[in-house]
Order: sequence, then C-alpha cells, then structure tokens
Amino acid sequence: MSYRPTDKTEARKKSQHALLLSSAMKIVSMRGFQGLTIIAVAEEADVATGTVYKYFESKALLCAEVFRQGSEKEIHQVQQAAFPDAPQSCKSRLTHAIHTFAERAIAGHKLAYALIGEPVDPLIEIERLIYRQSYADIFDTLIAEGIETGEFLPQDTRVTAAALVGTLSETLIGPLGPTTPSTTKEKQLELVRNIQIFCSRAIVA
Amino acid sequence: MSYRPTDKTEARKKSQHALLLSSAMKIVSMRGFQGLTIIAVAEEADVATGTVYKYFESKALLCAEVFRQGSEKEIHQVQQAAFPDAPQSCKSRLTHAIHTFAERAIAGHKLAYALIGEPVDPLIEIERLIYRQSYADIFDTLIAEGIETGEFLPQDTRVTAAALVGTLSETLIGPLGPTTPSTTKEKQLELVRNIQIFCSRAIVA
Amino acid sequence: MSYRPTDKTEARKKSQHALLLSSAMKIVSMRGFQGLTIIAVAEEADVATGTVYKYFESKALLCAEVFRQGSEKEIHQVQQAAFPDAPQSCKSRLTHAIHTFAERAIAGHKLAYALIGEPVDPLIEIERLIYRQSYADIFDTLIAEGIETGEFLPQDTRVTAAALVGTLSETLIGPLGPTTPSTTKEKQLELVRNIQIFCSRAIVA
Amino acid sequence: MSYRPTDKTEARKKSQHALLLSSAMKIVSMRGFQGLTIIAVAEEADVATGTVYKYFESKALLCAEVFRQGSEKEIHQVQQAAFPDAPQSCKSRLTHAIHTFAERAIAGHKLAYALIGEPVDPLIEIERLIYRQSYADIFDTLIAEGIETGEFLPQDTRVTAAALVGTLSETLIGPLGPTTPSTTKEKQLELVRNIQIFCSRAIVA
DNA sequence: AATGAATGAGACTTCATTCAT
DNA sequence: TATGAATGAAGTCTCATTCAT
Repeated sequence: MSYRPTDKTEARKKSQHALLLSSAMKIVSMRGFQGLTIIAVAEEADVATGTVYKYFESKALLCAEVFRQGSEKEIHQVQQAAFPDAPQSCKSRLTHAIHTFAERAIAGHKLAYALIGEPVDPLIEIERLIYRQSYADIFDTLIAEGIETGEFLPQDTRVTAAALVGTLSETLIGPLGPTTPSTTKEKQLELVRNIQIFCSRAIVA
Repeated sequence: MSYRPTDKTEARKKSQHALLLSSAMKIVSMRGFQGLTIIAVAEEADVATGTVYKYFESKALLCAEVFRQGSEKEIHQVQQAAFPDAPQSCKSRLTHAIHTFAERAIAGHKLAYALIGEPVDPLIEIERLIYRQSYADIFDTLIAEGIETGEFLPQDTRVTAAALVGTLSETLIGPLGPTTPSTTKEKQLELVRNIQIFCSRAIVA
Repeated sequence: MSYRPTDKTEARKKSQHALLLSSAMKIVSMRGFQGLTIIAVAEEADVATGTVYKYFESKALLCAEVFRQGSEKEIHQVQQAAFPDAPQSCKSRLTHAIHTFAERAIAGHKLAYALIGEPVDPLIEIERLIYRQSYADIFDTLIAEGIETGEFLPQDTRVTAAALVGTLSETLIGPLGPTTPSTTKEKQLELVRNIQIFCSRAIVA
Repeated sequence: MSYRPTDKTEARKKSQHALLLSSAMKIVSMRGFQGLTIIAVAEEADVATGTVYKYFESKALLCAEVFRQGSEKEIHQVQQAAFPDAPQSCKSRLTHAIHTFAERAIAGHKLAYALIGEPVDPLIEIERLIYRQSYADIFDTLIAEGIETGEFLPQDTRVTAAALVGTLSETLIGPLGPTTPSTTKEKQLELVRNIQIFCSRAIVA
C-alpha cells in the first residue's frame, strides 16, 4: 500500500485547524473576543504561535472563523425551531424559535454576548452582520409565511424581523439582560414568557 | 499682574476641554471608539499628548466623557418627546419618542452606533449601561402611565421597555439598520413609520 | 519716604524662597524625595509651577537645598550635644550626641530616612555626602578630644566616626530600624541604651 | 522535527535570561539602579525591548532579580567566612567575615553601593531589606555563639548585628567609604584592619 | 514678577507577525 | 511542517521645563 501522504496531511491539516478553532472558541466563551490573542490560542492548543499562522492568515480571519463557527450552531438551532420537520402552526413555531434563542442565550451568556454584542475587529463586524442577518432572515421567512396563512397580521417583515432580533438581544444578552447567572430558573422562564407575549402581540393576528 | 485671571483661565480651561472633547467626538463619529487614542485626539486638537492629560485623567475617563456628552443630548430629546410640557395622549407621545430617536439615529449614524453598539473599554460599558437604561427608563415610565390610563395593554413594562430599546437599536443603528447614507428620505420615513406600527401593535390597547 | 522697591523686592524674594523651601520640606517629610515634584511643591505653596523656577534653577537644585535645609538643623542639634557650652566629659557628650541623634531620628523617621537613606538625584548624593560627613566630623573631633584626654582608647578616629554614623543609621533609620511607629517608648529607650552601650564599648577606655 | 527541543530551548532560554540579567547587572554596576531601564537593558543585550518581557514579567521583577543575583553571592561568601567547615574560634570567624565583606565591597564598589545604598523601586526595597537582614542574621548568629562560648561580651545581638552592617556599609560602601578606586592596596588593608579593630573592641570579651 | 497651559521626551508594556532552525 | 524567540510599532502616562501673557 502506498503512503498516501496527501491524505494524511490533509487530515492532519483539518484536525489542527479544528483544534485551533475550538481552542479559540473556548477562549471567547470564557473571556470574550477581547481575551482572544494569538498567544492565548497557541497556548490553549498547545502549539507554537507560528503554527496558528499556518492555518489562519491573520488574527482578523481567525476571529471571523471563530465567529462563524460559534454562530452557525446557534443559527441552526433557531432555524430548526422555526422550520421543524413536523408541520406546526406558524405561531407555535415563532414561540418555539424565541424559546430556543432565549435558552441558548441564557445558558451560554458570555459567548452569546461575544457574538452579538462585543466587537473588536472591523472584520468581525461583517461576520456579525451576517450573523444577525441570519436570524433576521429566519424570522422574516417565518413571518411572511404566517402572514400568508393569515396567522400573522400583515406587516413589513423586514422591520419585524429586525425588531425581533433587537428585542431578543436587548432583553436577553445586552447589559439590560439577565446578566447575573444567579437568576432563578423561574425568573428566567417568566422573562422568556414575557418576551414571547410581547412578540406575539406585535405579530400575531 | 494678570487681569481677571480666574475668568480668563476658566474660559480657556473650558474651551480647551471642549476643544479636546469635540476632537474626541469627531474621531468617534468617524472612526468609532476603536479609533479613539490619546495621540489621535492630541493630533486632531493640534496639541501635545501631555496636554490631553491636563484635561482628562486617563483615556478611560476621556472615553466616558465622550460617551456622556454624546448621549446626554440624545436622551434629553427623547425624554422631551415622551414627556412634553403640553399634555398629550400616551400613544402620541410614544409615537413621537420613537420618531425622535429614529431621526437622530439616522442623522448621526456612526456616532449613534458608537454609543449604542460599539464597546471597547470596560469603563465605557458602564456608561453604555446607563445610556441604554436611560432610554429604557423613559419607555418604562411612559408605558406604565399608558397602562394606567388604559391606553396601553397590561404588560411587563421592564420587558417592553428593553424590547423597545432593542428594536430601535437593531432597526435603526445596528448592522441591519439603514447603514447606507444614500437611502432616500422617503424610504427612511417609511422605515420609521413601520417601526412605529410594530411598537404600537405590541403595546397599544 | 521713598519707595525702597529693592528692599521690598528682596524681602519678598526671600520669603517666597523660604515658602517654597518649606513647602518642599513638608512634602519630603511626608512622601520622601520620591514624592517631591515641582507640581507638588507649587501646589503646596499655592503658586504656579513657573514660579518655582524663578527661585530654583532646576529640580535638582531645589532638592539639594531641601536636603541642606533639612539636614542643617539635625546636624546642629547633634553638634550642640557633642560640644555643649558647659564643660562635660567626652564620654557624657558622646552618650548625649547619640541620644540626640536617636531621638530626632525616631521622631521624624520619614524625613530622617529621606535624608540619610533615600537617594533620587545624583546631585542629592553630593549633599548627602556632606550631610553624613558632617556627622562624621562631629564624632571625629569628639573622639580625638576623648583620646587626648585619655577617656577614649587610641583608635583611627576617621574609621570610628564613620562606623558611628553607619551604626546609628542602620539601627535607627534603615529598614532594620524601628520602622513601625507603634513601638513603645520603653522599647525605644532600651534600643537607644543598647546602641550607646555598643558605642561605648568600642570607643571608651 | 526539532532535535532535543527541550534541551536546546532550555539552554537558549537560560542563556538569554542570563544575558539579559548580566546586561542589567552591567548597567547597575555602571549607572546604578537609576540607569536601569528596559530600553537600556535591551540595547546592552542587543535585543528588542519586547524580548526583555519574554524573560522578565515587569521592570520591577527584573530589578528584583538583578538585586538577588547581585546579593546572593555576596551573602554566601560572608556566610562561609562566618561559618566555615573547619572549626575556628568565633573571634577569628568574625574577623574573617568582616574581611570578606570588605574585600568584595572594595572590589565591586559601584555594585555594592547599588545593592546596599541606592533604592528606587518599592519592590527593590523589599529585596534590600532581605539583603541587609541576611547580613544581620549572619552576624546575629555568630555573635550569639560567641557570647555562649564566652569569647564575646554579653550584649544585645540584634543591635550589635545591625550596628555591624551599618558600620561596614558606611565605612566601605557609603559616600564616606573608599570611593576613589585609586586608593592603594596598603591603605585599603589598613582601613579593613581598623574596622576589624573597631568591631572587636565593641564585641570581643 | 507671576502665571500655568503647553510641551515633548522618555518610560513601561502588549501583541500581531515574522523567520531562522 | 512546526517551532517559538524575536521583533518593533503603537499606545498610555508622567513630569521637568519653557514661554507668552
């Protein structure tokens, strides 16, 4: 059997890339983008700083990938809630999507904040735009569908979608959100319920 | 012997302070807080770096003052719209407050973004908290009043107030807002109108 | 009567000079030479920084004068103790001189340390040399006299004098001295007594 | 793949650390702690300033290490002289210890002065305290032993120990010491002899 | 003579990025 | 490919000193 060095190399490349990315993610989850330095990533991944540059052209691009990686999962979960495999009413799906967003935001507050609220590098801002836009797109599509079915009131879906993203960010993630992790489970549930009520009033027919 | 030394001195002190502050504001308006360095401020104001420290104890405090100066006027305008001298219905006052916020946000977009969306220094975060909370407080009070008078639906005023701040920030200031200054006046008006409609639906009885 | 502007001027000059000097002294007594900045002196004396430069060419020269002023009194007291007006035995005078040094050192510890132990500016070092040499000279003369009268053992007066200065500095002022001001009066007296005993053994016949 | 990376790395690390330390030592020996700046060290070692921070967390810690490195050997030598392997009388050991201190002080005068007489950084003061206390401890123990054996007079060992440190510092290192390097060998020997005599008189039975 | 705002050199420190091994 | 030491630009802050009023 031949050596297939390329395969091996590629595999290694991928695994190193993934390792570095997850190391960076861990740092962001704990210390925010502010704590994300090349040195810290290298240390966390137990490689040399130079190695980081073999897999990421610059810190900005690493940041961007961290951002993407961090946000993709979040987006996906909300996407699933808004567009489940089994058929459900738009109203129920909206409620569910909000709930999903809220739960993840509360659980991983530091990361959620880093993704939605903490800038650093101009290059990240572009990623953030994509991130927030992704959420908005989900809501946009869902609301348009609801309007179609008559479940939701006629409205400018773009505005409503953005308003939803803003409402969720502000109530759950921003400085006015449940910053203290000591908040009781009940309080959290009540908060989420109230957010859902607010959104329903604004959207549902 | 110097004539009226106190007057002169004070005037100059004030003017230098103001000059430096406005230089800093200009930088923030153009490059965000990220671009705000002591050196940049000194250059903009055409003074030595040491001079900046005669008027501001540290960079963090300069940032804080820039923030305060930038936000105070904004807050005041919205406050006036929400609580005018002449009596008005709560609904009309809410509409007016939103309109005021929107107009100012659209006009001074970069600054508005820097104030509401771009952190950097931990000390600024405190100012920002106060800033956003100030808006929330205005809405909180207004909504509570509207519930009392029966104009608004019963609701958790804290959540609604935060949701309003989030909605306005996201639709008008954040990356999904009308970033391009080329947007026509009409489009802008329509956007504001739609935001008002969204809010009304969620709040008004 | 004529104006005699010169006299007035000179008087003022002197008084300003004295004011600045005593302000500087106060600062050194409280914060050491490290805390002695032109700005601090000006503030303490309630004048402008520029004014300080009318009376002192540079900070180094101000320091030097502060040093001189601070040390002169100290030296004088010990000088008086060692060479009193009324005739006394050399042994008694030595004991008395040590006691005087000790008392003043304990009372004004911060200043004593600043004078004898805390350098800053190379120019001060010269003053310090003079200061320590002054003490040494007093002891030198006294010991020589004691040897002459047979009260003291024959010895190299230069070495003994320096040793005395070092002994007193180290036991009373340096880091090994009674740093804590809480030390009881009794303990202090015992310390001084022990120092006197040490010196007597080394010197007295 | 790097061969014996640990060995190589460690060796280099050590050598760089040593290089920087000796560069710093050289500066202190020539210009005192006052002349010890990161920039100066970097220049002396012919590296970038940032490099210094790879090996020393801060300037204060670099200072502390310079101090320690400079003092450890000195202390050890005197310690050896005071407590030699072969049994010797306390008196002889005291004489020997003084001689050792003196020789080293005269040989490396500027450094000795920097170590024992020139403060600057508060962190250094702690090191200096330890340094002087180390000498004092050596003398303290030796004198206590001598009192026990009856070789030395009964006395307060703490005071005597401090007095010895002060005497040696003042006669050999301070501004009254043999500052000029041109002093003849004979003169130096006589000086040391006289110091020994002074100490003996004060201590020995 | 007095003022005190302004200067600007100089010190510390951080960290993205490079490059010889 | 991996290493990680080295770089050096950039930024904050201090304070002795000057000079126009």
